[in-house]
Amino acid sequence: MKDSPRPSPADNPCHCFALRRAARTVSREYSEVMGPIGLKHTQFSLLAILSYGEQQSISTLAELLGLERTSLTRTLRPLESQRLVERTDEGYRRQKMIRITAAGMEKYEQGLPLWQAAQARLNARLTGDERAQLHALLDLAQGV
Amino acid sequence: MKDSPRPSPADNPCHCFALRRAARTVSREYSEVMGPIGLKHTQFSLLAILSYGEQQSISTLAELLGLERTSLTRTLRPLESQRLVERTDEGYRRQKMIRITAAGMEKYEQGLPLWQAAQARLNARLTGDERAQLHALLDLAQGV
DNA sequence: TTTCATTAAGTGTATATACACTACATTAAT
DNA sequence: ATTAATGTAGTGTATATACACTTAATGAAA
Repeated sequence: MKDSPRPSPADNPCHCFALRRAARTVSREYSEVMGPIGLKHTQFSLLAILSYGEQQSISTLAELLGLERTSLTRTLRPLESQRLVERTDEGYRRQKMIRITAAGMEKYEQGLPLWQAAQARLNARLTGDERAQLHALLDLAQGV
Repeated sequence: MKDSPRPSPADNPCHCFALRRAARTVSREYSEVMGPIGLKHTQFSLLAILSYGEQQSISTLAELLGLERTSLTRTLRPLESQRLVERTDEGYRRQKMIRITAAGMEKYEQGLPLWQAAQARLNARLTGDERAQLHALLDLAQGV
């Protein structure tokens, strides 16, 4: 139970480092819980967004995820080879639309209780107010 | 300026996703500012920790960074080939100690003003109180 | 209609990160 | 002494992520 490291003067800790560190640590916890279903948390997030039913263009999805578009292209690959999502050419101009498949939907529903377990573990460490504050501050930090 | 996406019920947004998203978005901003010096933010953080002067074992460093030990092994590689850090075998048992080199120290000092510029950009979006809250909440989320 | 600007998306290459497994040195137990 | 347990660290393999650059389709301007 030691202090968080501060690779910067203690009165001006690096926001980038703190965010990355927290993301890493928390991600490992979610991974651990969600391991059994064979979905990475990133992949699960993607299915979650798509589970609302609307197909999305790559660019739109990337913006929703706060991800570089070119990164998303690659993140989609494992999901496509498992046939959890599929793409169509129905969009505007060169747009490729991504939609979840029936198998993807099923996988998502299998993952949901595991996600809830991981989420519950974090919820146990933060009050409702703290959780709301955290999310609000994360948005602020991103300039949203 | 749209709402942050919520790949989960709106009243229980995924902490893992929110943290990863924020880390990605903010990291890109730091990268952009720190690009000129040819150091990734991760590498800069490592130099920053080591700049305090004490050599650290791989395991200790990994814990300080909230990073898997095996990941750190690889993160160190580019820094070693650039001779910004070096390792010795002086430790206990099989421990390998990592220390910053003179070149690494110089690089770190070159990077400092760039880091400050990136940090200032974020500081402009958050009051002092909000910054302190953010860091405290990130620690809580990690169970620190 | 030819050219140009705009909008989408993909590739090449590199770092970041994790997990399961392996290798090895040291110490403790027998 | 030999063996077993423990503490370190590295490898194999896979996904995550970014940036610079390239490709292609569409629509507008000349």
